[in-house]
Amino acid sequence: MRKQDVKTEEDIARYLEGWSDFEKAVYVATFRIPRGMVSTYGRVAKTIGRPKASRAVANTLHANPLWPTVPCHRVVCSDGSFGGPRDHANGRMKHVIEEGTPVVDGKVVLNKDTLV
DNA sequence: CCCGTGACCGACT
DNA sequence: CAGTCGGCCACGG
Repeated sequence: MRKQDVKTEEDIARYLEGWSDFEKAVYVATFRIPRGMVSTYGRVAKTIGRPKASRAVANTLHANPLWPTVPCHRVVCSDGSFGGPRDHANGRMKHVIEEGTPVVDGKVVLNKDTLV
C-alpha cells in the first residue's frame, strides 16, 4: 500500500509488515500522540512496555518511514530539547510550533498540558 | 554471537 | 546548574 493511504493504526501495522514488533509498537505509540502535545523517548519506551529502551526508540524514530502520518516531531528528549542533527531538529521544532505547542529557547515547555 | 552505534535517561559530581 | 558517567536496547555488519 502507498504511504499516503496509511491513516489508521491497522494501516501502520500492515505497512510495517516485515519490521520488528518493537518498531511497530514505537510508531503506533507515536501515532497516538494528539496534535498540540508531545511525548519523550523515555515515555514512549515506557508506553510500549520497555521502560529502559529510550535509545532504541530514538533510533527507530530516526528512520521514520511514515512521516508525517506518524508525527515523530512530537517526540522529544526528557528535557524538552530536540535531539539529532541540527537540520532535522530545526524542522521538527518548526512543525511542533505550528501545532501550537509552546517552545522556549529551543526547548518544548513540558507540563501537564503539553506532555502526554 | 560479539561489537559498534546512537534523535536517550537518571543519578551524581 | 552544567558537565560526566554508566546503563540500556534494538539493529546491522
